[in-house]
Amino acid sequence: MSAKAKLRREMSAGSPSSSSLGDSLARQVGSKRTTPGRGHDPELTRQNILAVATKEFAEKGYSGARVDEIAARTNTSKRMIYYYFGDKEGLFVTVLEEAYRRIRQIEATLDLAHLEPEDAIRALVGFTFDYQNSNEDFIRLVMVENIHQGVHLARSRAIQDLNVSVIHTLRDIYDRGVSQDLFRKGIDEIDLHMTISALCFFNVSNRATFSQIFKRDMTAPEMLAKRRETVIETVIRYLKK
Amino acid sequence: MSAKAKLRREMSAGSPSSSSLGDSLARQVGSKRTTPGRGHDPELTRQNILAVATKEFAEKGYSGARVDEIAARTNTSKRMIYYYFGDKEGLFVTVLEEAYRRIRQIEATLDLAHLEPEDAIRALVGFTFDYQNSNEDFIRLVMVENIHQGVHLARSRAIQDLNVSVIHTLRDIYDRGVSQDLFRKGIDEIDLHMTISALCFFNVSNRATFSQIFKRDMTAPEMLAKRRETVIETVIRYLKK
DNA sequence: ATATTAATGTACGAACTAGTTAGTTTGGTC
DNA sequence: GACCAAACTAACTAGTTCGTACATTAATAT
Repeated sequence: MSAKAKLRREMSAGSPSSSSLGDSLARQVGSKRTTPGRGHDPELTRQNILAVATKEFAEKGYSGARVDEIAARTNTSKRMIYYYFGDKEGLFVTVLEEAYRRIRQIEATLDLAHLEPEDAIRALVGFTFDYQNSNEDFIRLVMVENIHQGVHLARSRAIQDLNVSVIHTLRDIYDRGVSQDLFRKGIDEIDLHMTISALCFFNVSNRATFSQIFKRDMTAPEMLAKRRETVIETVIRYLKK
Repeated sequence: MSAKAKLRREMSAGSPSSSSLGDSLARQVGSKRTTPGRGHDPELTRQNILAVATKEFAEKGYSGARVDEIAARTNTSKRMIYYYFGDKEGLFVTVLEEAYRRIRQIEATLDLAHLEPEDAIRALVGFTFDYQNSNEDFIRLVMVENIHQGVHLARSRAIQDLNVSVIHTLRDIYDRGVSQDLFRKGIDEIDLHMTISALCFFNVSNRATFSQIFKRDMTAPEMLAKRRETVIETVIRYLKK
């Protein structure tokens, strides 16, 4: 029996809410089966490949990632990677797309409109910090894409649309802050977004070199909490009158 | 005649101050010949390899860089890379070491002690911003090293020592600021350094994705000048009472 | 039942890639 | 001018890596 068949069996047999739900995405994706009872399950196969590929690309970069290695960790074969994604680049683009989609999707549910401007900023920055810190894969994929001059992102219309919404949210909060005479005038929202991104991103992206040079474990909870406060405080102080 | 021999000839013949000084480092390094008149010039060869390798690693990442490609762009042969640097990793470690050495060396000449605390911070942040923006290679090498979890940096005692001095400079300025009642108490200097680094680094490291998503040319002079001001202002506002 | 299409597995190959082998050139020394 | 060590080269090797040709199985429509 193939590994794929084994996975199928595990999913159809046993309790409906799988006990292995806590397992890594790479081993079993959370998506519901599109067509229960089918021997062939394209969506499951696709998701399984994507989950494994995300790990591999985030860990080793685009050039360092090996298609054979991804295939080996999959419940299916290398042939399926080429069947669904065309080539290594197509696979990477999809991985990147999905990663962006995930963060923007959660971000969209934040509902900051009902908060006071300062609290809204605190919430947004706090969320960004937390999300990026607990989703190192996303950060690393973005780093990898930047090393490659954004050539893959350029090929994906989808990603570009996704990201503009953040700016609208930010603009809304900022405008309210200005009209309440809390925030300074003349601040550009993209500039502000950049400041927030920079402060949150660096913490994860430069973990390795920074912690080695300054002997600090940047993943330690106390460290993280302190840094989180600093980042929020920095942004607030930049905005306030 | 070999390419190497050609280069030698170009350097020994002609005017003493070479007219090709403006050429890329990759084609001719600035170092003086250690042993004038020799057909073999080890230091020149070494520097030539390093200059080419710096470009290649910065451009394509560690795994994406090709030893053969580096060799081809060199005035010497692939064998010499292995002769002087052992292997690909040894070459990368040396490239990284040299890149860190360059920035810290210039940084050390800044002489901020005679400036008022606020001006000193402005000068330091301004310098960091300018240096990082005009030395994209350095930023990219650090990104590459972070993608690889800092394994190469770990092997280099030299780099780690180099970086501690920044913290002392920062501590000195900060302490003066606090005793003059200009800066808030209780700010950790490594935390402060991280904020400065984050704000300056991101501008270069995430250029590709950021500018593509938000349609901004982050290398445009006006853009750069504006961002520079924002970064300095952000740091100052974080420090001030 | 049967034809048709979608999904999948196996095995392989052409091109590439880090590193090496075996030898040559160069300038200085005795 | 014979000899030596450092600097250097061309060609090669062993292993890797992306991608594909070909065969097969499962699902769906008729």
